[in-house]
Amino acid sequence: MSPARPTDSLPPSAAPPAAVPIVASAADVDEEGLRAADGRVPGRRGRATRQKLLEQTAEMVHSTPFRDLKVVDIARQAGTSPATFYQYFPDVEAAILVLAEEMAQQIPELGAMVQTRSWKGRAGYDTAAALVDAFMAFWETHRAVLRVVDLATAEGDDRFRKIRSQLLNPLTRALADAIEGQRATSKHPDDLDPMAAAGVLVAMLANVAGHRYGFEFWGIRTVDTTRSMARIVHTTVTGQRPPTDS
Amino acid sequence: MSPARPTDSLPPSAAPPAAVPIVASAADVDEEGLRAADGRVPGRRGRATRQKLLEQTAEMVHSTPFRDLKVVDIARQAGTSPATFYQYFPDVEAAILVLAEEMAQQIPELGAMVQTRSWKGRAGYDTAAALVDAFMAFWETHRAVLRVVDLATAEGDDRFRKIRSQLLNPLTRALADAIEGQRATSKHPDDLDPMAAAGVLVAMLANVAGHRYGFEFWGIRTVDTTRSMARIVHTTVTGQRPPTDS
DNA sequence: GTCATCTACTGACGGATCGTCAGCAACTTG
DNA sequence: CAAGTTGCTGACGATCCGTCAGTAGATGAC
Repeated sequence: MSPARPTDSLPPSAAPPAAVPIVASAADVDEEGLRAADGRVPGRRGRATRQKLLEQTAEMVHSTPFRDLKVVDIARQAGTSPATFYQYFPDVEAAILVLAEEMAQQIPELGAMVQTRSWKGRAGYDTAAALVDAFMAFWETHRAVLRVVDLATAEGDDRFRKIRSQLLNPLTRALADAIEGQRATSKHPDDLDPMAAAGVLVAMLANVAGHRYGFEFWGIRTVDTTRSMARIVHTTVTGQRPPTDS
Repeated sequence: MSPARPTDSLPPSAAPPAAVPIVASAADVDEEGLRAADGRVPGRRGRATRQKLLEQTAEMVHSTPFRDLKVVDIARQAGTSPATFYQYFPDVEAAILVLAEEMAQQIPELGAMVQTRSWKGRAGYDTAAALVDAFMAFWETHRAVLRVVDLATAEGDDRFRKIRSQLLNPLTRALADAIEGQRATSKHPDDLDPMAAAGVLVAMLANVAGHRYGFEFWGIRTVDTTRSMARIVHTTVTGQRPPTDS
């Protein structure tokens, strides 16, 4: 490990290469843009290289087990060198983190679906089913990155734990709101905690989506799985039994 | 993912409630005992050393992030050398795998609970609640090893994927049987697939148990979480709303 | 065009970890 | 105690990581 560095604000870049103060600011993203490892602001060419590296990472994360992702491979495949990679990202995780952040921005749509759509009667079940489908589709689209998120979170990487929260929380809160909103019209037990119920639902969705292929391996059809989840979501949110014919 | 598998469609569990025999035929376990890396059969002293190594692994897996578990540390801490470790285990995972297998033998109790207890009326809810509690307790007791199992499975390690199945399958099948058994007395929809529903329930239990700490971090009480899950389990198995007062 | 001064890139290296193997130590047996 | 078997480990080659000094490329002034 490197010794602790004095966190110093970057002086104008006019210093000779003799004593280069390496300032690794909290994130590598500045107010207005990003910084390379040496603190300089990348220009056109630099950003193009960074982007190329990102795309290559995105591609290789699909085809390679996470633990086998080597910086060397990504860099070489992108037509550059490992040292260049480290110019823009402290490690492979950091690159994937950027991909995860881009992905996270698409999540609120799911929450909106929960808030916008009706939860009454038959339409309520349709909402539940649509949510489950959308969730599964989302997970499928981003499965490579999401697997790394799960993995890194389980390994205790706080950067990914944070992203995971950003991902799942909007949906959890939306569901909790929906449940709370049903307190009036439906008869939920008094001791029901909406956030707990919502969290459980999201945990279910996330784990099933993540192990989708495990289910299929056991001969369980995805249709049946999603239908089961839709019913559970519907019942948990509304407190009503789902319509029987569907 | 994996190439298309011959999906031998699981016959709708008309199978008898036969107990699942746990055949723990791992690679390094012979018909009569174990073999060291060089093929020799360990004697008294050798097995003692192996055991010591195992215990040390079990201890360190609790205190150290999985990825930071070094063979050197385990070996030195156990008062021996890295080379000796490799005499008995091909890698750290292999040692943990043994721990996981020991753990897996305790699981059928949960399945038995599902099969033995009543699912009718109030007692049915109690069964669900007891199952959830037992599951959470099990996960808590073995959380260190289970986290590695989840982790290694996510990383694509087949040895652990297998163990994970051995762990979750008995319970899933037991739940599926219970659901199937309710077809007569209760009014489940015709298109309900018991295995799918059971799989969803187990996925929910596993993920919530695994992220228990995360729930608490968000201020969600474990009591509320378990109650939510108990209700979901009860409703999914019986098709009935749970008793309101509880 | 050439020089000055940036930015961008990389070969090469020190450090760390992994898993192996030849050989020494300890124990058992006759 | 000599021979044979089992158990242990120091030392080593191989591999991967992240850094840094220094080269190459771009840009702009004159």
